Amino acid sequence: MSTLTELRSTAPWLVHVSTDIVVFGIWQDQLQVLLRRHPPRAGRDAPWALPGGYVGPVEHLDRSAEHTLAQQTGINDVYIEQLYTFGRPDRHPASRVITVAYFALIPPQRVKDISIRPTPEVRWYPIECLPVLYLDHNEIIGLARQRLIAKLNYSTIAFQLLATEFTLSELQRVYETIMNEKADKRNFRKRILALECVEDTGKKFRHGCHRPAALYRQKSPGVVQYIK
Amino acid sequence: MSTLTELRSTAPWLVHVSTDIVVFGIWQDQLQVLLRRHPPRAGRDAPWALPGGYVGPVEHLDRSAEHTLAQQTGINDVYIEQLYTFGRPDRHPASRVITVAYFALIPPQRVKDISIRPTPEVRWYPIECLPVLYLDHNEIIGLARQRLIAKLNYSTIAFQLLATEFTLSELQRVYETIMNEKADKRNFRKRILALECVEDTGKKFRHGCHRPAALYRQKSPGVVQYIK
DNA sequence: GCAAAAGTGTTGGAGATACACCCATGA
DNA sequence: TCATGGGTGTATCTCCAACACTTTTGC
Repeated sequence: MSTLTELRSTAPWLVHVSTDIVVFGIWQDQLQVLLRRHPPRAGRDAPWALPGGYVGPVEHLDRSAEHTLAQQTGINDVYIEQLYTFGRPDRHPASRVITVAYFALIPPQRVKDISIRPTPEVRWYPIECLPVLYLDHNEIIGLARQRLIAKLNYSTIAFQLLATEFTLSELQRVYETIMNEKADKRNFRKRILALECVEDTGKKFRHGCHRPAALYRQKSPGVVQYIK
Repeated sequence: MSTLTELRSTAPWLVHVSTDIVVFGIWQDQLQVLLRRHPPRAGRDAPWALPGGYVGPVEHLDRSAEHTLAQQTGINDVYIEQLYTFGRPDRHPASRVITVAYFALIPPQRVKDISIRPTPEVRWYPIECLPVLYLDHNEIIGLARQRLIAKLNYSTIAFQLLATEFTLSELQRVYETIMNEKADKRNFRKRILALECVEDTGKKFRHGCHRPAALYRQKSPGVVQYIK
């Protein structure tokens, strides 16, 4: 048995644990990821990174992710779920840092708030044009994207990327943007309505010089259910 | 901003990180979980727990899980994947311990090896009759079981619970045992053969006073592929 | 010959796909 | 009146579920 094994089994080593959050939003028909400078206030030489920070001593992991997100980006009270834990021993140059990655989904209004007033510290990047990020954050985003695509097909997670009231065309654009392929309008609407998880609000959404669209809402707002 | 927040964001707190492994095997047509006494050699008063231990200072999380499993149970070189990270601040009474849970699947011969020679330290329990376990280990097993059931339906993970050569009836029993429902023999075989991931070895398996069964093998042994 | 598991096809229904035109509005 | 996106139905196909009898072997 190796010395390393002995160490591992007998000594409870202490390590740093962080959470990093992949925040997705849709803006201008592109899937966007929210990035921040790391470290903050280091200016243009600092690499872009995922929002994230160390887990506090008596803080639940989920709370840490939510709290860090709120603190660094002002975003709170959104859909967030644990993604995967990354623990390559050499992933951080200075010390052993294991990170529990999360992903979050943001409705358009809040995407817009940041998008129209980007700061030098925090901004959206289209997922297709990400810069080289801090540590393994590109890898984390890749996995989050895979998970998001998978969940579109077996859950009602897409509603988390829309306002509480939305048109079916907006919903379809969410699917098309993430899956990166066009869907048939009639079949798409049939499929969504067959889920019986949305209802017509009776309201109309006027948007341009064409027929206004019916506004729908989730029957159980905020609930992500598994389908099929 | 709370004091807690200040602490979290400014001080990289050190915590203990462990891995715990939910080992599944099928034995006597029951889904079984491998448990060990915690702490070892503490006798009958010690609670049963998942195999698991602290992550070493320069050890990859995945390696830690594999290594711990080998050390505590003698099992190595099996299918293992990361499940979820549990981080309630009060989950461990003595100190802050975050655990990265894994699950592993074991072929029947190796289940048998342990099953016919259980020790006071390590043994299988049918998932339907688990004792109350150490910390949140019952919860971890519950999640692992959910994941296993889900993956049966969109991947070829079931083969990991069989020897390299197996009969289609054995495969069907794996599905039935885990899903806890009977399947139609003809439909099951059609479905598996349609995947085109198994091939007839030409060999027969004689087992009782009845017609011998054809032995199949995976076309890509050991590979778990996603289907549908 | 009998008990026990292996092996094998067909049919009907549900759900998915393909496909094209009219509607309501603002300019 | 025209440009723009909203809204609708049908025919076909594919996949899944239901279902029962013959085969091969050991005893």
